[in-house]
Amino acid sequence: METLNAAEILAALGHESRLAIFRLLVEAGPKGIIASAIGEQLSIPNATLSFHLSHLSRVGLIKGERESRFIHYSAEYGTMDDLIAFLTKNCCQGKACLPKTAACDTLESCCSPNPAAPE
Amino acid sequence: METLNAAEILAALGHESRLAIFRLLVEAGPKGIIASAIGEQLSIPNATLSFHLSHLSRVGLIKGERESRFIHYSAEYGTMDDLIAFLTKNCCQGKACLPKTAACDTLESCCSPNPAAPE
DNA sequence: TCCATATTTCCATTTTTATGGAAATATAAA
DNA sequence: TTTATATTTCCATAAAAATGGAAATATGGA
Repeated sequence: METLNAAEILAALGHESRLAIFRLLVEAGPKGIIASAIGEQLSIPNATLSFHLSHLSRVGLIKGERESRFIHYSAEYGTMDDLIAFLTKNCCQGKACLPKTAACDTLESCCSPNPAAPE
Repeated sequence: METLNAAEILAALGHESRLAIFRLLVEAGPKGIIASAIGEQLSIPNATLSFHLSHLSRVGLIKGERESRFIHYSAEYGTMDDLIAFLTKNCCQGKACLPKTAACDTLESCCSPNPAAPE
């Protein structure tokens, strides 16, 4: 993942509504959920929702698949994985930065009361 | 880290110049580097640089410490760590998403030729 | 004190992004 | 067909973010 692309993905996630949408889709799992359900859950009007969905699609964080009248949106885990890998590799310079995530083999253990300070 | 705050941090990194600044500071290590050096390296005019530095400072990704006439900026690794932990926990829902980062005990092994596909 | 350098603030301007009603398109069912 | 629902595009407007010259501030040295 090149830096410019990374910035685009970060910017896409750097908006409250879009981050909420993405999290909702992650929660929904691989099947995804239909657009209107997202709009209902998050109280976002049609046009605005469409704008954000296409933004997230454009950078590869989600994808939509039509099924009859509905479009099922789902998270593209691979892109998020790439992003996390990019941040881990390029923004921590190989040391010190990862006390919490390093212990993250089981995700439940992650981010829990673990006030171990870095460096 | 709450969601709103996460969005702010992501947005701060979601700009080519600021991402470049942050990476430069990570590379520079804990001592950091002075503002003017950043501006030179990245060819960013004073006023614009100051704008981005204060943006990054505001969200806690970097900090600046005055030393005589100079201000040394350095990366706040803890914030990046929190962000990675947030993404890992909240944006991968406990499975599947982390083939690359999971293997990331030594950072060098991370992001390398490892085309193992997720899900 | 006076000068030189580092950095920030001020401010006007430009550019980009976000918002949402209304109309258009897609699909399916009656 | 006609009608109903899902979603998008169109478009005008509003809001937010970025840019950078010039002036102001901070600090230290001559």
